[in-house]
Amino acid sequence: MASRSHDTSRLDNTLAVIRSLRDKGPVARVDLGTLNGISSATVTSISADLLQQGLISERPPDMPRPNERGRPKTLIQLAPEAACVICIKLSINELQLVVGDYAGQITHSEHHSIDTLGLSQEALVTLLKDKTAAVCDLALTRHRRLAGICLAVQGVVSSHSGTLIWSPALSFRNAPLAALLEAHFDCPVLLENDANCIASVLATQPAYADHPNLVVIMLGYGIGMSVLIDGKPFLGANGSAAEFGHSKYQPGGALCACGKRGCIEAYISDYALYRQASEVIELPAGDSAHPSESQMQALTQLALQGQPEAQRIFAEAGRALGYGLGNLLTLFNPDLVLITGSGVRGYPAMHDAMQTAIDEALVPELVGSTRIASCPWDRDMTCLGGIAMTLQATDQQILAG
Amino acid sequence: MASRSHDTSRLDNTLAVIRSLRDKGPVARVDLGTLNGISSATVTSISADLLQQGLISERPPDMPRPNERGRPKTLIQLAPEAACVICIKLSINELQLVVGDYAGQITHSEHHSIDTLGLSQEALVTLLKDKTAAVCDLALTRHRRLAGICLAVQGVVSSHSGTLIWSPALSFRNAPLAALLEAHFDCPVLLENDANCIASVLATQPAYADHPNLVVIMLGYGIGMSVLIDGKPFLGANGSAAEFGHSKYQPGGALCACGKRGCIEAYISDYALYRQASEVIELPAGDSAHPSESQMQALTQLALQGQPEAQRIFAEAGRALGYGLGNLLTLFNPDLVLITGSGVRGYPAMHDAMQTAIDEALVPELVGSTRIASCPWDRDMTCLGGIAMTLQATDQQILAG
DNA sequence: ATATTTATTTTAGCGACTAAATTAAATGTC
DNA sequence: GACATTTAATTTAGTCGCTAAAATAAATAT
Repeated sequence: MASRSHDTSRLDNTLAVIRSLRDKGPVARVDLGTLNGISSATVTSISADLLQQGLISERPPDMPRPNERGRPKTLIQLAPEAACVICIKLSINELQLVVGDYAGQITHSEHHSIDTLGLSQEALVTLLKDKTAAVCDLALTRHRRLAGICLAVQGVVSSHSGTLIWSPALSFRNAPLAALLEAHFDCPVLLENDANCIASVLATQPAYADHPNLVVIMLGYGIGMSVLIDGKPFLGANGSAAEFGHSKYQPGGALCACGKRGCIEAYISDYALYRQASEVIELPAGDSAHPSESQMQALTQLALQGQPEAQRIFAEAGRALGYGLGNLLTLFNPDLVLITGSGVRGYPAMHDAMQTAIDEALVPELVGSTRIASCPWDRDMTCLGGIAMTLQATDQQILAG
Repeated sequence: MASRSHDTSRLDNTLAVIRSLRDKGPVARVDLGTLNGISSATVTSISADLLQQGLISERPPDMPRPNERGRPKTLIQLAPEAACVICIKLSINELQLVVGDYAGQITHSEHHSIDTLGLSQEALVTLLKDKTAAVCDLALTRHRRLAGICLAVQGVVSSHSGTLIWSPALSFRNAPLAALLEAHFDCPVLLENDANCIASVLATQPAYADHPNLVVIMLGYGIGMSVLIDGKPFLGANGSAAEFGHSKYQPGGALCACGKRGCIEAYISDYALYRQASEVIELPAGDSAHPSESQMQALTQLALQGQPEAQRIFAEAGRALGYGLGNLLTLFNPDLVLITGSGVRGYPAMHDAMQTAIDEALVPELVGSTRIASCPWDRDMTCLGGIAMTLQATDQQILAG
């Protein structure tokens, strides 16, 4: 209801400049002006402030002179050392810690194998504190300050309250992890869903930049989803992300890790595929309830190479996926659906059945113009997104000094 | 990407003042200041402009003097005659035309019985033009200008493009109705989904004002839905509203009016209930594919009074509704779901089965704190919402003169 | 050496806001 | 009934942030 009390355009424009620099790398003042719809006089004024604060630096353009007349551009760029953020990615049996600089680039990354399901809440918090403190010490030798920490987890989180509601990687629920970490580090701690992190990265990529309403589906051990509306993650009432994996495919159907029956996840997640396959095919030994990357690789290979039982299982998964996407298109009507995650390796074996299921479920008028595509998977993407979100969230504080 | 090029706060604040006056009725300048977070000096300046344009008027407070000291407030109010909008509600076999004044109040309303399904696109457009022109002549005797026209229809519309994609009231599809009407009236024409209109009204009601993420489900001949995110209707990529009624309950299930099988609408809409009931119960004669209000009243009475077959049918509808709501909660996670529409009369007979279905489908953690409630139905509500949306959309033009 | 081109900075001025001072219009008090 | 008090609305003075235009800077072209 209440609009802002006075002109906030200086702050808005300053943040816009910082974000342009982060997205595009070094840019000249004129270009920052046209990019953000402000005069270059204003950019001069803003960049003078930022230079004085040590948040940006000037540098000559890369190319010596590509044959153009006129005064050469002076590029300005974010000073990487001005701040850093730490992103902690928590997934099943693995912890990844990454340091990002003020420009959003990864400057350090480490992986730890952890029995996440065996941890109590206290043990997890202690572990996170210790690992983070060590990384923080390292990071502060190269950066002026720690701007924020992002905990990116698979599962359902309430970002507003910083509470982890449920994660397949953990055996406890409803943990106020952000507050517990904030108590030990003198900076904001964000708790984010991993799919939202990835979606935030994809949305900035030029290939998808013209699709402001974007849905990202992550296939893997669980099924993640993120919905971006006008480029911003859609969070429900309590700040928890939309949970595509637990929308229903078959009332009373297959058992899901969440305890209910018929969830889409119970048909297309790694554990669901492996569970079905291990009943009918000879597969590498291992914990079939938590199949490893190599176990899944083996199974996927069979399906892609035409093993009939495996093909059938992946086709059924494709049907469930298509059915769920049908509901998703009906309800959200996005421009683009991107399917990614480690499970995207099996997507070719699901594709045809998926498309058939969508065609069965929807009249063409309702499908609208939504494009469905897959997208290769990179294990650092989550942390890149977490870094981007954390910087975005803390830019104003960094600016304030 | 591009932020505004310079300070737009005067326009923003002026619009905020106008909207406050429309929402709250006459308000004093001081109160407009605190309400919108601006100084009263600014309100003085803004209201002087508006007075000069004849968009507002001053008046002494209602109560002569309730025993307070100090200079009495001078209330300012929107001048009803400053402009008007026309809202045309198109539903199955009925056309309603309503005139709203600049303050958002209904000043004229008329209903016409029309065989909507028998109309060609040309016939409909001619009809709309004629009826609207007549109402417009009347309205312009009392208002300085026609600010806009809103066509509120049941069905799927693309608001951005002003195209009607599909409506149960019409036998043709993909009609650019907004453009066709705009060609004959010298004002903007909005095409809106009826559920979005209603949701916009409900969202401003004090009882629901603290639920910015609101889902409204309309039960009736068809099933409508509107999702408000931060108080604004969520439109998908092409501007068409989310279609709850055509999300799926049973793959390959009952036949829906859209031509596909298993849609929720095929279980809980008026025609679905009546179709099932007429097979097993003796019911008033009539077109069972398009049951009238009185036919539905009769059927609903049976269910509410305990007739076993009717009860069973409504309970099954409740199950389908609950199942659909489960997916909705999983995906949108709203603060509040309001169930309304003419079909809400049968809600008590659906409620228990609905609740059971939700409990079966969702783990409590995922349900979050969403409240589900029903809400009495008023046939003028759609037009009130259409008027409000049209005024909101045209306020800036009215201001420009 | 000078003209041209393009980038950046400086200057001058404008629009919009706020805080504080002033004016307006009541009620209370003695 | 005169004067103090209270609250509302307006006026005044001053600040902030932006832009357009002018000035300056730094290159290439002739």
